[in-house]
Amino acid sequence: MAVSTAAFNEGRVPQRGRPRDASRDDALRQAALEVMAEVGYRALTMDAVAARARAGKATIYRRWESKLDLVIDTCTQLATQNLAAPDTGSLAGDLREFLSSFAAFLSGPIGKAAQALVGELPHEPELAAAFRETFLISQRDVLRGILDRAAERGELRADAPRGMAVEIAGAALIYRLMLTGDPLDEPFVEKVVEQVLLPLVRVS
Amino acid sequence: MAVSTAAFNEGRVPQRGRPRDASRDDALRQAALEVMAEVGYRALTMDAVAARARAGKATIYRRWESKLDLVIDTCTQLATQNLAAPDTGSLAGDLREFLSSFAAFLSGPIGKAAQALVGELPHEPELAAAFRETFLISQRDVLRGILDRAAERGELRADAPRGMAVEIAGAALIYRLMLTGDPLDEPFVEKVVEQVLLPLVRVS
Amino acid sequence: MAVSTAAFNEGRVPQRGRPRDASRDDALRQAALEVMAEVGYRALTMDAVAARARAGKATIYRRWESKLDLVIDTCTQLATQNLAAPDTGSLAGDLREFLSSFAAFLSGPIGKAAQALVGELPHEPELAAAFRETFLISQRDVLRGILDRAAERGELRADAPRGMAVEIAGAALIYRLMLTGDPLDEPFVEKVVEQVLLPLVRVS
Amino acid sequence: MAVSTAAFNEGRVPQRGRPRDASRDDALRQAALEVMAEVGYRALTMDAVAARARAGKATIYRRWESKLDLVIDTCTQLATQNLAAPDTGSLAGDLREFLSSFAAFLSGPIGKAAQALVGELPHEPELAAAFRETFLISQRDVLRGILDRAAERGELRADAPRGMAVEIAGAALIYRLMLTGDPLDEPFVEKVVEQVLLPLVRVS
DNA sequence: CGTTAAACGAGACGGTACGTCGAGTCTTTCG
DNA sequence: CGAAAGACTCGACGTACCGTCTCGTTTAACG
Repeated sequence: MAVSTAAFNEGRVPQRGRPRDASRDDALRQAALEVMAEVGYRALTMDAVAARARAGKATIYRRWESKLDLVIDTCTQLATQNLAAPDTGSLAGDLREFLSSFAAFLSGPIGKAAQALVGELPHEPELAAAFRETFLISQRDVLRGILDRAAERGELRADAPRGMAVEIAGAALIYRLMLTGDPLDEPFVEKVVEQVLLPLVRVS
Repeated sequence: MAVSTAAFNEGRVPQRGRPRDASRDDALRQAALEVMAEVGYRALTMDAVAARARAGKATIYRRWESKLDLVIDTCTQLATQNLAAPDTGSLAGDLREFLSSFAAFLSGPIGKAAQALVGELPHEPELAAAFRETFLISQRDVLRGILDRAAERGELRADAPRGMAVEIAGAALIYRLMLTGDPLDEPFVEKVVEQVLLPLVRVS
Repeated sequence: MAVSTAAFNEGRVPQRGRPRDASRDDALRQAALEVMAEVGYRALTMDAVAARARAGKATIYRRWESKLDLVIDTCTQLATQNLAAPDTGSLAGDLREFLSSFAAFLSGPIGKAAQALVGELPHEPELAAAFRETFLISQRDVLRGILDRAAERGELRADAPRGMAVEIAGAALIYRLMLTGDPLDEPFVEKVVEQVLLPLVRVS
Repeated sequence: MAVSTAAFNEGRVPQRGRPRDASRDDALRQAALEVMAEVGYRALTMDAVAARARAGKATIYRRWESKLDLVIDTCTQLATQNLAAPDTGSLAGDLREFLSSFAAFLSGPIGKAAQALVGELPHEPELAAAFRETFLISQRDVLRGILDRAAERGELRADAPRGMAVEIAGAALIYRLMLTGDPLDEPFVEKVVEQVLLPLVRVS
């Protein structure tokens, strides 16, 4: 399986020949992201990505196995840098801060790219796994942590359906992003937190 | 713009020449649905659809402008027959019944097809409009009706966020279907109704 | 086998329903000839012929089996009216007159049409037979008659190779028409008669 | 304009990218010749040629602009290797030898291919030029050379119509080949030489 | 510091599907 | 029933993109 340069170089101490140019990875990912943002996943062609990065197609295929692989990696790369766990000291504050930053993140090109991938999930198990790991699990874990810390502080009811709350939080954002197309703005996040999430789990 | 036979014939009173064979529409839609269920949207080819329906490709392109157009119409055709408004006499009953049938509907081939289309929405405004009309608005209206009737019966709090409840109901199902891949089964529907929707809007 | 109207009506005494409109034959042949002269045989389409004659394609196929059949018939129709045997009283005069009129005939649209058909002869036995009957045999017979009458008048050598003379006469014209593209004008005909044909067969 | 590899590579000293595989030219020409011999020009499809040569269609279109272009080039390639000027020391011998070998050449697949092209000449000036250069001029020049050498040896009459003799020689063969379909055998060549060409130009 | 081997840009390669068009057939309405 | 209209199946067209391959060139690490 092809892998991008960072993983490729790992543990390859005595390399002979010209080493891979790590800067091509970024150029290609950048090109892929731009093309995807412009024309979508389906209309993205490897030739277009190669041309935009002034690279040969072989240079792409040396690093990624397929269009899908390239796109996944491109998104993942960006996604994993954007999910910091907030700590404002209160459940409401943590939720607002995290969902706001997640909403902003999804509203950018990554969100569009993610949407473009959704249609491929049922027929691409590897993609599905990577996608869920990147876009779902990590976000879910942060939310779960927020709730757990709130529970320690005594902010949650004993029988609060934490799993459901996490799922609903993600669903609300994704649904807007991908299905209705309505904006993921501050008022919406506020309403989700106030009207749905807090009543769902909070004491009294 | 190409249109399928029903719309094409409308208002064409004294048609000259051989009329379009309306039965070809169904055969082609059926073939498209089968192929899509087997190989997914991306791998669906017009040649495959034509061959399965024993039709010429021109016959397809006479009715639909593109693969996307064909798939949209195929899904819409089936979708619009499946969203009956229940009336059990209670909010909980209505929600359970409707969400159960909607979940069953989405778990079939239509759900897969719908998912395949999501990735195309941002770059296909016409598709987006048709998709939302078919999959979102009609479902939203039924849910809205359920809540309104519950309100008349006095089952809802005065300040119940009905719009948000409707959105969350749809989001919960779609999120599972398309993103997490978890099953849309009865227990899940039950939990959504009991833990999320009813607390959100019901009195006391 | 489809046949054009004249042959079709023959022996159809008590015909039922609307009789075939014989004028459509001519209109279609005329259209075919025009289209062929404009774009050649290969680029001639049945739709174009039908459109030019303001006829339906079925009307064509009711009379001719195929594009080839239509074109053959069109040419034959015109060809059979143009090969009158001359009688000037002398071999030289007869040859000049006949070859001149044949050259003029070939220089018109029929010549172009005939050329268009040549490429089809090896793979279309029926066409080949019809073509030879129309364009070769009838012309050959007239030439043969001219030589025979000259022989009766004592203008030919006893051992004159009449068959070869006939073949050379046709070949000379056809070769120019179809291969070299040089003009089939009076000086050329004159040279063929004076320099080739007369020396070949004439006494002294 | 697309051109086959030899012409393409000429003057492309510092070629970028993978060079064209010249052996594909031959494979494709061979395939084209075979298909043409089997089914004729009209029924020859690019798909069939590509399949037989195990090539992609793009590989064909990269080298030749069209079916016609491919066929012309295929024939030209073969034609230019087959017209050696004989030198038996006598006019009769030279004529017999050359016309025999030319007749044999035309009786093979090239003759069929040439015939297939004749119908296209009026509407394809480039083809016409190439065709005449290959099939007419070169053959005409050889014949002209034979006559000129015979003249130097004093075998020709002073006023012998050499141009006409050359034309008649070509016409006699082509006419049989393409129009009458009669065989181009030795007896025929012999008769053309003895009965027509020699009397036309030889002394006494 | 020259050799060497892999990475690089470029683009040809065998394939597959595209959307269009023409051939010949079939099915309507109208006369 | 004939004729015009045009939808039908079938199959070839020429193009575009896929993922692979071969070129000539570049670039480090090795010797």
